[in-house]
Amino acid sequence: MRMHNPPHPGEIIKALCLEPVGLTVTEAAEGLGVSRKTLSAILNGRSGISPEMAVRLSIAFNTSAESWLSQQVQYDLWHAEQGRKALKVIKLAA
Amino acid sequence: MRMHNPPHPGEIIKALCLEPVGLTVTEAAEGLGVSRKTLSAILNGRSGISPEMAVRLSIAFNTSAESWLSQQVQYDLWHAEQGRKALKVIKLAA
DNA sequence: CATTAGCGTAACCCGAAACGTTACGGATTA
DNA sequence: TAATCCGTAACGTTTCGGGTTACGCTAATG
Repeated sequence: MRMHNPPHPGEIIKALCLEPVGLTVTEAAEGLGVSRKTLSAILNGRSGISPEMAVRLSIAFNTSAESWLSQQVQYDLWHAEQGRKALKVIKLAA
Repeated sequence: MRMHNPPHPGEIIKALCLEPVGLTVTEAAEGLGVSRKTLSAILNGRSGISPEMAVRLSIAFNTSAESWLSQQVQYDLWHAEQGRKALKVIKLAA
């Protein structure tokens, strides 16, 4: 289990995609083809990156959709691991 | 973009976890702590692997939760890429 | 042959999450 | 002051994971 709470991908988007280019949340949302609210929720960690959003990011910023989704997986998984002990699961294999 | 439709992770679960040990769907579902329907849906590609389910799999089969979720990401992403051209996205960076 | 176990899945309910629109208040800037 | 930009609350829609119940099919077994 990873030790530290990984940052939500929204922070990375803000730091790596918006700020360097001086993009406004409103401008970026329009470019991505989503509402300002949707992008704002992601940037502030209140929504995750959906597969479709990952593709949008890959087009707009010429990046890898997989890398965005992978970061989201790390984030989701870390939180799921926090509840590991609460799950009633029986070991079925060595 | 990946060329071929990646298999849904359920096929891998069936082939790598259930069949080698001779586990029935019912037994595996009980061990995982989910309903038979839920596991059946995953095995037959009608549901994805949620973060929580990935943790359950990692406990029951002593595997990596991350690997299960990564496979799910590959699968989801491939399907999301299929609709890439339908997205109205403007390039915001080189 | 009749019974049982295992399986897929349809019908129905619930809750969570992504996304949209509208609208408000606060902060910053022209 | 007026115009932007932003976060976010409130509302609705859609999708999806998950549970329960129940049905029909198939294969194995008494």
